[in-house]
Amino acid sequence: MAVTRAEQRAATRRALLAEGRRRFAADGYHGVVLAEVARAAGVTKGAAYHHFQSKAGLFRTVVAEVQRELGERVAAAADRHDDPWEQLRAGCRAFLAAGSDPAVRRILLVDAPTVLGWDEWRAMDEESSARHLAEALEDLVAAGIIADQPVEPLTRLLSGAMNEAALWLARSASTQALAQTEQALDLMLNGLRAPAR
Amino acid sequence: MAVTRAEQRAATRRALLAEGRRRFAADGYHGVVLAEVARAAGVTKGAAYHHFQSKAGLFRTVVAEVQRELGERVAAAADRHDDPWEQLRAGCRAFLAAGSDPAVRRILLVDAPTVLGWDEWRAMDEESSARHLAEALEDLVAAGIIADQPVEPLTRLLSGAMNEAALWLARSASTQALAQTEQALDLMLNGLRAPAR
DNA sequence: AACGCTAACATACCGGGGGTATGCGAACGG
DNA sequence: CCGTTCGCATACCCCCGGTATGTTAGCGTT
Repeated sequence: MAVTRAEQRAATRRALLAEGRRRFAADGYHGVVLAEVARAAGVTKGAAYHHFQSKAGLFRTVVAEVQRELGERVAAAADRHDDPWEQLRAGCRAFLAAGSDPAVRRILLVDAPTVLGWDEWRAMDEESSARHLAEALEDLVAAGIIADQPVEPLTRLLSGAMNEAALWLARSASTQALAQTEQALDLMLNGLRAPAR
Repeated sequence: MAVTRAEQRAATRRALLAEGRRRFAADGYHGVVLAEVARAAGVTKGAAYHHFQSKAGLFRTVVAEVQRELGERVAAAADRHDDPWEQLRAGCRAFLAAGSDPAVRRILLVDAPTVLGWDEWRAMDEESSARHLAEALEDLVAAGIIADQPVEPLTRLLSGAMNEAALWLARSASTQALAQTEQALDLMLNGLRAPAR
């Protein structure tokens, strides 16, 4: 049966990405050897360098993939609400819950900033989850629900808070930790509410 | 003139630490080659492996050093105030200001979690800046100034928020960014205040 | 339908750098 | 004063990322 080149290409690319994602999540970027990823994907190093230009290139693509999925999950959770305030809360909670995914933890939160460099990581983050957060905050400012202020510092503060909290929750044995964190986050968010007029 | 062994040992150790710190801050962990650090310190790789068991070992010691200094700076800033609430604010502001130090940024905030592993990084963080934060929060809970609640989730949220904000501030060209971040942080902190009784 | 061309890999090789095993001289203790 | 040990230097290994080159099979062209 004739396998077209395009099909073959897509197949190996998918296999490399899937295997890379698994290993990056499990062993961390520097714990992964590229040749083994290729071998597990049924090809050799040459194929990996043909599709992605370097080990970091493969990692970058995996990061983009995971980030896109995370952004969609967060957006979907927010969209289940109509009230903009509840949208913000739902998005934040979805992000915290996403921390239970090892791929998100290890790849996005731990390795990505140092492997890709903080600047590139931030630029990519901006296009997915952080953008949703910034938009939600701007909606709330426009609606007069939170005080008029630049949203960028707020975005960074909240983004960092949730990144760290997600990592912590992943290690926490306590069953109440998630609920407690959500409560604490609610308190902090409430501080942003504009004083009643 | 007789140079005792203890003196010699201490001198090389200091030289390696100083040079390592410079390079780790400038080039990042993986951009640093251990042999060059040793050469710049006037010794060879052998000396480095004699004092620290590995490249990561040297890095770990540098991390501990930088973290201790940071903890002291934060504590000193807090101690200039009597009111516990102002102590918390001062500590947070000192931490944000510390982000202007490249050593803190690159070594502590970017590389340390992935090089040492998130668990070990967190354990070390716990012993310096995070501990001060947790203690300040517990004081505020005990004084009834913020609502009674577990302080650990709060600590992680705030710690993460300030880590990320410090990194962002370092890249921000805006002169107002620091002031805006401090304002936003104040809002979030105010959300924690216990409702007036 | 034969043929050159190129895409999609495989194979072979290089070099840098972390780690280690061993050597050696100079302080130290008895 | 002499053996011992400490504080390194030297020489070496080898893993792994990267590259240069070879090879086969699909594809458009006449």
